[in-house]
Amino acid sequence: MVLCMWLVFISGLSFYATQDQLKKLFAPFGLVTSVNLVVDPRTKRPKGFAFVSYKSQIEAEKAMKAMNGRIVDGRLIFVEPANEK
DNA sequence: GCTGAGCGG
Repeated sequence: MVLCMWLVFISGLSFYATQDQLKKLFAPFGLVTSVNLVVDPRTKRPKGFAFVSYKSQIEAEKAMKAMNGRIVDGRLIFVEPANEK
């Protein structure tokens, strides 16, 4: 995956979490190039998971170690490497 | 205001 940024998959999120909130949560660990909260296009409701991409792998790893298994917005979240399709 | 494993567009 040399052409894509380092994608991180975040699950277990509260349905009320926002992209801006995620950005603030993951910004301290590195340079966040994009934050994407996945929403169901039909129901317009959040699916409860998101993608965050960093500029380097080290930053992504720091974020994962720091945020995985942490309580965010009252929910336990899981942060792991994403499966780029 | 409601749900709860997963890998979007």
